[in-house]
Amino acid sequence: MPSPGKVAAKEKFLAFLEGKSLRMTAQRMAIIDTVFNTEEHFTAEQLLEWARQKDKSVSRATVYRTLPLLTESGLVHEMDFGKDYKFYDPNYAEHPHHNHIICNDCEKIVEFESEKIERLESEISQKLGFSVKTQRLQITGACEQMKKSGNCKNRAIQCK
Amino acid sequence: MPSPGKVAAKEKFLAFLEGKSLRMTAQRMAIIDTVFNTEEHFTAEQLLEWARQKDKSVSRATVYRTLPLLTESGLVHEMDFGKDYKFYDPNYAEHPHHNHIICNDCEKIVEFESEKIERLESEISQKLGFSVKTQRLQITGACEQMKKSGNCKNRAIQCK
DNA sequence: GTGGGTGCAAAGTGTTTGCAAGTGT
DNA sequence: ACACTTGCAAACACTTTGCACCCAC
Repeated sequence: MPSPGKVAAKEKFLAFLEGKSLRMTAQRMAIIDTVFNTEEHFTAEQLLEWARQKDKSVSRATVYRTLPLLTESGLVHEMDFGKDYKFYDPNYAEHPHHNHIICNDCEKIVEFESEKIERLESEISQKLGFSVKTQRLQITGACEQMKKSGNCKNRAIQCK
Repeated sequence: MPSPGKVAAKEKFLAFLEGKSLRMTAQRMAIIDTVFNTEEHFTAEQLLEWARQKDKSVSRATVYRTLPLLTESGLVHEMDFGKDYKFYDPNYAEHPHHNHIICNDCEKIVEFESEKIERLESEISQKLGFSVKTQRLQITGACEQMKKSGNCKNRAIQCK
């Protein structure tokens, strides 16, 4: 049961495809349905696995060819935490200003928003003559709660 | 002519090797000399090239086997900006609290320090239940000045 | 002498791509 | 029909590793 935001995001993406005169195929639909039906962050490999549950004919190549379309549309956010693979965030359209912390042990990704940090980043970048494109706050260490419970209640806490 | 800080860093690294009962070889010395004689950030490939100017027998494998020792010692900092390759920062011992911003166009890396951001990061991480070991903020963007002049005068500006 | 170190080339890993066959519009 | 899409497998780029030889201690 996708949230209203997800349904809207999916619609936007279909419009994006249409605008580029790209076709709707069974494989693409399986991938898109998957992406806009989850709140979770995922990797290319996970997306492949999930999409294949909907349509066994989905190939790894198609997943990799569809991901750039998703990020180009602005509805999915690509994240690189210095691991071997990239993560993708399907919540970007709904919360475009959030940051991420990834736990080195369990690889859980926690979202948070901080106006202060964002303001400071912009300020400093401007002083340095940069226009910011991406930012990554990387925390290494352990998430106590996740270690104990396997789940973090503070997920997506707001830190203004 | 290495700065006093670099000379000290090299000494520390030699002590680090000694402490682990690791040997000093001509190849390692060439690599170490290179690393602690530059202020610049570099990639594995660049380090190989530079080290080979000192000792032609240095192989790519040895560079890749030495880099983990350098980062493990805490004297060199590994950075991943989402490019295909990693960057290494030899200035970490002298300025352990700095962040980086990299230009997507020219790949120049600028260092900056910000107590405020660091404080906010600690605060937020704690709220999220993380026990922080290290934290780093990595920003990518476009550098207007570098685009125009090929050089950024604001390099290493202080932003308290 | 011996255990760590080295170069080489092959293997790994996540991602991209050439190609021939398939398919939405 | 035509151009876009697909799956497959080979190609890629960076990094790691197995192995036989080498050398610092």
